[in-house]
Amino acid sequence: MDEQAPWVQPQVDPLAPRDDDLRHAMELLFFAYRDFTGEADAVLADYDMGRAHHRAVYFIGANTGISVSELLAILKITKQSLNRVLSTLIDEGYVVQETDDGDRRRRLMHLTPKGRDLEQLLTRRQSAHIARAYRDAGPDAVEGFRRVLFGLINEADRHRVPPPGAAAHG
Amino acid sequence: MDEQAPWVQPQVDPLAPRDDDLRHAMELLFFAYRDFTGEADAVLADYDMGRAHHRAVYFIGANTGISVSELLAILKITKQSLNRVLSTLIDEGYVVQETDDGDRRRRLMHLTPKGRDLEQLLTRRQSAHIARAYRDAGPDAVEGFRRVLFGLINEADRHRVPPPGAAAHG
DNA sequence: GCATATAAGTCAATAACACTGACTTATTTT
DNA sequence: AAAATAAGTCAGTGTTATTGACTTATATGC
Repeated sequence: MDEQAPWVQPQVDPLAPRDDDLRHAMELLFFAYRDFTGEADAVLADYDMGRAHHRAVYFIGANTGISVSELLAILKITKQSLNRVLSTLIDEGYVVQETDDGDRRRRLMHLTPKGRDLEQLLTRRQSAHIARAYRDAGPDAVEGFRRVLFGLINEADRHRVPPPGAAAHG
Repeated sequence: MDEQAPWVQPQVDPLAPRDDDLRHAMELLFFAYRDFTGEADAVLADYDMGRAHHRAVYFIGANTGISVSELLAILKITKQSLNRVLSTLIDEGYVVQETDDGDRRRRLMHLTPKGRDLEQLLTRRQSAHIARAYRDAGPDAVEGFRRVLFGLINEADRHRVPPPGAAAHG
């Protein structure tokens, strides 16, 4: 990371990000995501669960009444991959499914109180992790962080998060 | 994501990030990282490789002469997990190891021209992805993005990336 | 020189998480 | 009635990761 590779050519367009700026971004993303996700791992291990369980519990909690296919669209995994995780969560009483009145093919899911407790337990460490980074960086940096991350999300999925500027931060 | 859960209590400290701001951050990280890493997957499949190969090739390319244990410290995986990936990369001529003159226990690694080509092929899509987000967000947002992500990295590993403010962006 | 520590590599067994493809059932839509 | 959709299931597979034990080579401290 300390080396400046001698073959890196300067970009023609002076407004375009430089090659090493982009590499810097990739490394930041890698290390930050690695350490962010690592926060919940110890708790998950106590429950004999993995990150897939956490993601499912999180997004069911954040989208009460979500259907199976909507959850699949968020996680971008296959039905089979989700099913193993979801079966466990339902069997152990973290998640319940109820048939949709309007369309009886659909199974709408929500967390039980037990599931809510687990979700909060898992999220607490990650919240503290992010809150510290937010405080250290300051509100203007937070807005920039949001803008760039929003731009990294595929356009088809940007509707799933609030657009930059919409979130209150004061 | 559209719901405001009625039980969310306002924070006592008005400077502390709000609970839903922190959830927003987690979702941004999840979606952005998911789509960022997804960029290289199609290329990797053509080479019968996975993300672990990409990570190894990337960090060997970015740290020419890195030792095995240094690479393990960056990736935070076990020696066994790395070994399978590394063996493939060495067997197929993407990476070479050379004994360190100063300490003959150490095996210093670097990419071959073939490895450099692969690394650039994999990185190209991700670079374009990030460059677009950087351009859309603007230079001030980029600086904020860097500051927050830097703060998300465990303190023990922050020396692996340039600190905020050190990177040129103009 | 000898004991200890370190760097790397290897073996065996296991698990989490993901995949493909095919198929069934129930329900809704056309 | 036919087609489409939502959910669930089955069998088989692959990548990435784990733990624990072990070997080999080399370096370092005393």
